[in-house]
Amino acid sequence: MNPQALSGPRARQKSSPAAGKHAAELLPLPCTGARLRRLTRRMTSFYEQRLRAVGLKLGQYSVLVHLDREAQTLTHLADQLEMDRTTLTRGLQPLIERGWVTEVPGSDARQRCFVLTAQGERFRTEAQHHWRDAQLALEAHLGRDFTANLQAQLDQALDRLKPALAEDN
Amino acid sequence: MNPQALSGPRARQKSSPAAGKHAAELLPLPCTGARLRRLTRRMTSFYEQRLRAVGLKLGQYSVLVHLDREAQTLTHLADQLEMDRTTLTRGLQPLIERGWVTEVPGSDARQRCFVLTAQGERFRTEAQHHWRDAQLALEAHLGRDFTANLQAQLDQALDRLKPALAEDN
DNA sequence: TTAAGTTACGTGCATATACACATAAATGAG
DNA sequence: CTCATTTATGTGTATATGCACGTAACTTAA
Repeated sequence: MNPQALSGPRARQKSSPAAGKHAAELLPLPCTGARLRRLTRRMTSFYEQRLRAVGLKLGQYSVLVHLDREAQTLTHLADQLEMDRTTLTRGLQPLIERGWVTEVPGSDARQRCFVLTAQGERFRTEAQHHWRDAQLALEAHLGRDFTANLQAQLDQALDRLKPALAEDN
Repeated sequence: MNPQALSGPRARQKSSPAAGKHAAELLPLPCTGARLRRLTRRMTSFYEQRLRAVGLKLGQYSVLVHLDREAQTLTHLADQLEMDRTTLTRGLQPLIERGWVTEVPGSDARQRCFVLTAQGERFRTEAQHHWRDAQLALEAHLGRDFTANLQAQLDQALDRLKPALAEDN
């Protein structure tokens, strides 16, 4: 029950009596970014527990949902998903290997265009059911209102943070 | 100005006139997890633009801040940071290589204990200044109240999501 | 048409993330 | 003391993330 019962370099208990007042402002986590990342780890884990039934990572599911039977450019897809182009390049690989996505020729020889295969379309539908279960479970767990609020906050933050990226480029 | 002016497999404009009503409920992003991940990407980028001056990734900074001159077990550190043990194992490597962290022997031959070196302590202080700039810039960008609210939301979500992990194990 | 500039992409690298296995050390029951 | 169990950690594998570079294809000005 006490996995931290060490003897040597002790398992740090922030036990020093007086410590905690002055240090408070320099202590670990008032970092918004770190907390966000921490929550992302947990939340991702939450979803992936449910998506494991269909062998999907949350990121793969997101990509799948942004695809359909109409060809889309790599860059365009990356823009939609607001993720790095090179991340997507690699992220598409497993989806292609499993036969859910195919590359089709584009008019411009430079671009790579992707579409959902018939099989991919069927699979996506199946995956969506699992995703939905996960989403509902999350809402049940956090509370419906809470989730809606969180969503709104995230969207607003996303919106306000958008200009910061284009600012210095 | 129009990077999506493609001719072949067109650049998807969600242009189909009638489409968008019925599909609304199955469309892309009402996924809380996906939005969270998206925001994390942007936010991380925001911080790392400022931390680049000291050559730190946000994750490395987080680890650094959780270390000090008292030895800590790998598992204990991972618990504090609420991250996977194996992720931390690898994440500590660069910090050790740069001389900011050292491994010290523990009473238990199984465990690996880590401490900040003198150099690491000085560096951490320097890094904290840059982190602080980033945090203040973020608050300025999002708004102070907004950031505080977001923090609170994240903390609450973190808290409510905690039991979900221990539930089925 | 040709040279310069722009665009769409790939690859190498370093880190982040976590699951499944495998192992050595410590502990506890007999 | 010995064996079964528990604990602390490492490694392999797969994916995620994004920066710096490098290249081929398209566009445009001359």
